[in-house]
Amino acid sequence: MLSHKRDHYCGLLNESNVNETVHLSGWVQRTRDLGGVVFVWLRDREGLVQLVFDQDVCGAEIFELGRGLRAEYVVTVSGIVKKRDEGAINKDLATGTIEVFVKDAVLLNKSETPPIYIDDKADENELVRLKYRYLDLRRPSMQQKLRLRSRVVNCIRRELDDDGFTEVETPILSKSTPEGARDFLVPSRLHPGTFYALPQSPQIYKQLLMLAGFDKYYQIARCFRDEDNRADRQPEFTQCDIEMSFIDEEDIYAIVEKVFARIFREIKGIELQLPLPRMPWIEAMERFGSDKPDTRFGMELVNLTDKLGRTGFVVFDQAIENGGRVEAVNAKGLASMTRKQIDSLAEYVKTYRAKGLPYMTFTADGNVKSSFNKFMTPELVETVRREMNAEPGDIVFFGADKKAVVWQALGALRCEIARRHDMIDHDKYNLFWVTEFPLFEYSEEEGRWVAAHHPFTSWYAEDNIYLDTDREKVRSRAYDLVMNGIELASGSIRIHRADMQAQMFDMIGLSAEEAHHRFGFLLDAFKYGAPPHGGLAFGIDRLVMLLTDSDSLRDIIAFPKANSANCLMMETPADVRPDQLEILKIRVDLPDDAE
RNA sequence: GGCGCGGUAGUUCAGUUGGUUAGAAUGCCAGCCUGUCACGCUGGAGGUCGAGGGUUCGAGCCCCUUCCGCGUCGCCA
Repeated sequence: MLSHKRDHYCGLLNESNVNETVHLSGWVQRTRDLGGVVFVWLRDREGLVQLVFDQDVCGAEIFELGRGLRAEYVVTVSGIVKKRDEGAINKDLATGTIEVFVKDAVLLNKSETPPIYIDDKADENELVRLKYRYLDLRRPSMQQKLRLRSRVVNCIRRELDDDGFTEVETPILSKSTPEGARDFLVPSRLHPGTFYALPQSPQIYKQLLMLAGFDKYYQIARCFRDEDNRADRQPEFTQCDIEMSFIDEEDIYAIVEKVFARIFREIKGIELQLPLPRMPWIEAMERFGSDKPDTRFGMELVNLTDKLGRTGFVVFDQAIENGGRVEAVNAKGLASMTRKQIDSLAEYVKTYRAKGLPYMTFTADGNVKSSFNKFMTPELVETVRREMNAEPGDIVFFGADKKAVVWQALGALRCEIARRHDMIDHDKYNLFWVTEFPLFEYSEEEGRWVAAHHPFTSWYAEDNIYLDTDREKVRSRAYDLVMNGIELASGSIRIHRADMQAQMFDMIGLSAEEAHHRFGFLLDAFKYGAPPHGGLAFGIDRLVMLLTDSDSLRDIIAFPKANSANCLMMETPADVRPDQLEILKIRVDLPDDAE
């Protein structure tokens, strides 16, 4: 009987195989039974090829087998490759100029009628796709995405290996850290009442590896964060984690740029222009209202606070009185926007805490209208026209509020307008560094300064003068790599001296006792000759998402979680047996309305 | 935790003002068919309208509660 071991892939057969006897194995994609002849598309990881079951060629028994084939049956066949007649060529099929006349076949396995059709054109609800993920993954697009992902990781490893890096694995069972995201906890059996935490990143381990003298470290590291998800956020994700000693920012930029250049060259055939551009954080915020600006289109923010002064328009005046500002973006050529479209944008910015969306329209016939006509003096119109470079056909949108709200709302608005009006060049890859992030952020809810990046981040010595007086101005030695409006990588030069680290903990209100409890080992380690060091981590999931033009991380992770961090296929998380909890000395105490 | 969209046949969806037995396409099953390629033709099966409660003579449709999916704000050092 025919073995299931094939000698060719279906999708790779071509005219050079004509008249060869080939042995194929795969899944039935579709059958067309014409009575006297049966055509079957056979699929494997490389694609489809048409099989022909002809009684004169294969005999009655195999012909009956062919007639009985259904979608997703697993078969192995041997047969002769034949060139198709001119009129029988299928231009839509990569193997469409040939077909395989089956001589022998074995049905290896049947399949129930699948709940989803294995085809890129199908658009099932994601609920069904995720429940039957193993079927969803059979789709050509999913196969291609996961294979591209594998090639990206391979690229990273080769580049870093070439540059003398050592890959070191760090623990998954780790320790809970203050600041930052919520931890996933793992109860300890041997030490009841205590917990491991899954790492949010290998941050501390890699710093200790620098202390240990490993010099150039990397790891393809799984990281965990117990926060709410998004299309581009999963509870577990993969980072390429990098750390180096006796270096400064320039060395980090250089190695990361080499890695990215290699990825773009090998995966996309694109030569990146190196070195990559850089933009200080404050410039990114002032021009684009975002620390990860999408620079594939313009519509930059313009600060009109001083230019406008008092207008009598209470929305503007009040913002300025409260220490805020008035800024605007010019949506070029979109003056013909309907009232409904404008209202929809106003709704959109409200989600970013903007209270409204004043606008001024410069109509094609030279008139000027606005949502605050009453206060529109000729001087005001002229100021806006000049500062915004407004021409007939443009519409200018305003934001008036505290700085942070204006930046966030208008920053999001310009992206949303660009999306809705198709202003984005999807062939562009705008990769650049954002540098000099603020070291601190004031947390309103906690009523204290917190580390904007993480509390191991170093800062520029010349900003020491602001530490006590004007903390917002202290620039950290942190940097992000940004592409097309998405943060791809994030890193910093670290603190490597125990006294500076203690000062940092003190400044963010972490008591000496608490710091010692949480990070005593790190402070101790710093006493034994920590080298100057720094590094960065970049999200492999997001990078692959961009490289494959996917809308969601779920498309480039084999077995992703749904929005509520659950797996629809395995139905995780799940309850456990009472005796498992007993061993851990854990009692579950759900509120009454649960269960 | 908030907001928005969605849940009707295996799948993708329609379902009018609350009114007869809930439809279409595709898929599935059976039959016919020797050049199809989304084959075609004929026939057939297939429904907890997400779940629970309420209003009503009558609910897929209205009201309340709840579950699930997607997006998003908060959150994510």
